[in-house]
Amino acid sequence: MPPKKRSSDAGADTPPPAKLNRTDTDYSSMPLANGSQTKTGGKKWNFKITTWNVDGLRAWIKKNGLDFFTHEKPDVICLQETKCSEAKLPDEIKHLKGYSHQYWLAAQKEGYSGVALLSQTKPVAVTYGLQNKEMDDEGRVITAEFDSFFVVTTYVPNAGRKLVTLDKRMRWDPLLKAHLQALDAQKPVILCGDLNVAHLEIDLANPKTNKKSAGFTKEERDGFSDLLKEDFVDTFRHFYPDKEKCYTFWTYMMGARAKNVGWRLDYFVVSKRFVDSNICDNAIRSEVFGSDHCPSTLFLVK
Amino acid sequence: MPPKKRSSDAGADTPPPAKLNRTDTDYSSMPLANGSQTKTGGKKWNFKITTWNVDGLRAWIKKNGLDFFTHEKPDVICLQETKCSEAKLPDEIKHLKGYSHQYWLAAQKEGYSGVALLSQTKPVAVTYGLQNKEMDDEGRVITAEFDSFFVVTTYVPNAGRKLVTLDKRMRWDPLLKAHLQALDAQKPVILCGDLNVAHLEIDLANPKTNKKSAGFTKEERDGFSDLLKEDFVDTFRHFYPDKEKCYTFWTYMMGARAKNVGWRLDYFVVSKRFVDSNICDNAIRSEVFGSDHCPSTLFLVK
DNA sequence: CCTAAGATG
DNA sequence: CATCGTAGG
Repeated sequence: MPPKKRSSDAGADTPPPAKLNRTDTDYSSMPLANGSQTKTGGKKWNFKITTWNVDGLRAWIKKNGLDFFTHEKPDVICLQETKCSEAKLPDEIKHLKGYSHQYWLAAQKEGYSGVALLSQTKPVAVTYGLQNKEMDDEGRVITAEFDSFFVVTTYVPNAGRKLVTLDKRMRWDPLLKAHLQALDAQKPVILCGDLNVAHLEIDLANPKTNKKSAGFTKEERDGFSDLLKEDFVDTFRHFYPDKEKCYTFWTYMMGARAKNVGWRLDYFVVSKRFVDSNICDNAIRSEVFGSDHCPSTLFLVK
Repeated sequence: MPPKKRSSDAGADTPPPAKLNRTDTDYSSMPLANGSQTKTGGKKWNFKITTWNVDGLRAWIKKNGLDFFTHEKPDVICLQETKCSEAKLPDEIKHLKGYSHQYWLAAQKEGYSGVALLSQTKPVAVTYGLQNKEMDDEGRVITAEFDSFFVVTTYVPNAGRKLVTLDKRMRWDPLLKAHLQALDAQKPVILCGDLNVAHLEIDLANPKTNKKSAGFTKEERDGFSDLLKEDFVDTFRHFYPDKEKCYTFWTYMMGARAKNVGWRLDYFVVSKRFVDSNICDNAIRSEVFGSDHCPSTLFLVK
């Protein structure tokens, strides 16, 4: 065995390591219920949908992520990366006041992926997945039908470090598009969730250095462009076409969030015909902590 | 895919889960430097050795485990289950004031086992392991030679859940005994560490229900009896032959420590001829938190 | 119940 | 730099 030996001289204590992950959302000074971009012929919003990639529902609850909803009070909550099978859901969310209609979809693999949709009112119908063998083991899509629209929430497959799963992602994009188009033939569609792509250079802090990074490859960006090309609109960019430095994700590494070195990965994508008539605004809640993503809320006339 | 659906009625929040693992050692009201059992012909102790299974050195440091040593001030510190390769040692311990002579032995397997010996004075010589191929990959033995005795610190292999590694443990016991006897032929020996056995019924809270549990099988107990049969003495039991409810380990589960449902697994075992002449006392520091084991200190005349 | 590493992001 | 499941205890 090697003589793993060391000697060192006496010295002083070192300070404790800094806690870098903020969990101290200040709701007291935050104006949450605006929806000021009302452009729906004078009609005011009467329905809100929030999407949030929680990066582990149990940890996010411990960081008081649920408090956001008592301030925002959305009609529908969509969550991604819950990483929690239904049996392990904390009581706090199972009994979340006002959201008695809850729909959960977990991956087969424990602690991986997973999405949820919580609603104040009961949807007309709820379905799960894309009817695709490969993708539907991974808990990535819930579709809820309401009277005048569908809400689809999704956690799109990450292309992975060194793009090891970019091929899978390229198989995913047309499957999701086909699903949305089939729904759109019936009623307007509101897609929301972590689409795992920053669409244009304006949608991430460092476009130049990330052209080969998961979330900003040409393939992924083109996939998103393809979705928007025909019948769908990225609502945030619709309302704020030139607004810079608006992100929904910041890696936990290197203090990225404090420096706003982020990516816009979380979207509402809505049927074009529904946008002008019924969508009022889309607010990115970048001041809200609890995950490496922040929530985003859509304001609409139902 | 299965329709993993659930609905629940609205309800109230639940309180946060209780923190069960105490880390709040109160040194201000603790008499640490006693050694009152002096039975060495009137000579007072002038040397202290502390042994402590830290159950993960990095977590234990974060729980202020090192503070104990600024109160106890032992001449030699022996640690077990460091679970830390030398490259990852925190600066706080590398630069621990007064302990400039440090000897570390890690397992090949990251985060597993590992022992250390820290000394205020430089030992005459230090060796590692038992010169046994099977055991010496696991970072379980350091031997330090001082002028008038050897200090051997060890983390004895656990027999495992359902005794899956009892066979390995049965191969271990004679190897350690042979090592100690070889040293004892040269100088008195002080063995300390987590011997992973409760010797007699008095040495654990629930002897009746643990006869088939790792740490209290007949095989393990006999192995320890065999060591004590000839040349070695369990110092704590030597000084306190009938003292009950004295333990050094409590499982983190089921609030065992608060109820003192423990085991005496950590020992000083000393050459018989040295005990009467030079060993003054052995104090179990059961009030000290930071691990699922507590420290134990030997008082002696060097 | 707790630690640490490994996979994943 | 976080999340989680796992092995190990």
